[in-house]
Amino acid sequence: MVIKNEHILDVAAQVLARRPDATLQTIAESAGVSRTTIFHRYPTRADLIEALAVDAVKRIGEAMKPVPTSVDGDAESSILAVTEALMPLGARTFFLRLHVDSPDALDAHWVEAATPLAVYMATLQAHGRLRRDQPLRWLVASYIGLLFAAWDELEAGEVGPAQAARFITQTWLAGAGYSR
Amino acid sequence: MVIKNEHILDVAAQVLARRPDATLQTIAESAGVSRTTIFHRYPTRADLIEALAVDAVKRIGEAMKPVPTSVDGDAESSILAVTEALMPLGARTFFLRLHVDSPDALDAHWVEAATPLAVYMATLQAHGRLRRDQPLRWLVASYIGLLFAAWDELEAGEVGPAQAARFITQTWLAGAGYSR
DNA sequence: GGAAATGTGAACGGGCGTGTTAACTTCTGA
DNA sequence: TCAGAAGTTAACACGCCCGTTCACATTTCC
Repeated sequence: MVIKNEHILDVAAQVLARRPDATLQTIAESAGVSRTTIFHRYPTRADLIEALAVDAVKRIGEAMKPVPTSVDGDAESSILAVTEALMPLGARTFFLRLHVDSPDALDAHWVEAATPLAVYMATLQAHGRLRRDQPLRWLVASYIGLLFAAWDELEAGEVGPAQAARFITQTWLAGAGYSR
Repeated sequence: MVIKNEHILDVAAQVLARRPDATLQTIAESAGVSRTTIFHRYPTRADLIEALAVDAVKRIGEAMKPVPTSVDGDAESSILAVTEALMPLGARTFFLRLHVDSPDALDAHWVEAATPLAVYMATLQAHGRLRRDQPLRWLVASYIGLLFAAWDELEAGEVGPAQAARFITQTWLAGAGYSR
């Protein structure tokens, strides 16, 4: 049976998000694959990690598609759409947070991936539709913080993805002083 | 020179928060201490981790002191006071998040430590001063999420502790629909 | 059906962190 | 001042994970 890289990365992200020091053996078993097979695809542990990081950034980037470029329209539904797209990416991003070597590199990844959202928020703020007594940086950071919180709840099975996305959107918009 | 356990735990938390797989050697060096000394205090790595976990929970518990027990008075200043007390505990708590073995155990720790705050929030909500279309659990989770976000910013040197605490308080209160 | 690609299982060497011990030095306090 | 506590340096064994290889099975595709 042919094994997809996608599947390996999927499982690896899952496992590594929970246990950053998980063994390659463990990852292989979780993926129902031989350790040697992983070795064939990713000769070194670092290679696997890097592939995961790249993949995570790519997926986050894709999830950013619903972000509007103009301030016209309903911010509420836009933010909700992005958030829903981000919900399935919990494990990938937890992993990103934990495994990218230097904090700088991590920041670089996130910044790159989250730029569209940050730009949109900046525009909203510039139009006076988000509070101005907090820096843009915090508006973005708080959104990400809420994301992580929701992912925790999701993993704990306390909420479903749709509900989690709603909570994030509601809390963040109100917290950021959104006005239409 | 006599070396305080406190100092070792402090540095260990700092180092382990950044790099969960940091070597005992590294921790010892960072603390300006011999690896053997650490061994004398904490015979096993797990012992050190546990000590750190216990310590973190204790500190968080102490930081909860400003939490009111009644709904009278100004929630804004109460929450702000708690948040300010929590700000110096970033490393200890990041560590807690990353190192406690089972997620259940981690939850147990947090739940134990954060109970006073959760109880207070429940009271506010019961009095209709926080939004009721979100479960208490999310109100607590979102606060913690904002904490982590602020800690990140703090570590990045983007804000000072006082300002960070203000941001959290503002964002969370508004997000949770606080009304006086 | 058979060749080529893909996956598996077993095995091994090497590196590295941990746990542990012992002998030596420095600090502390009576 | 002196005894004992506290800390250090050095060393060793053990275990474990990783990188690597290779022979064998299985799937894929012509």
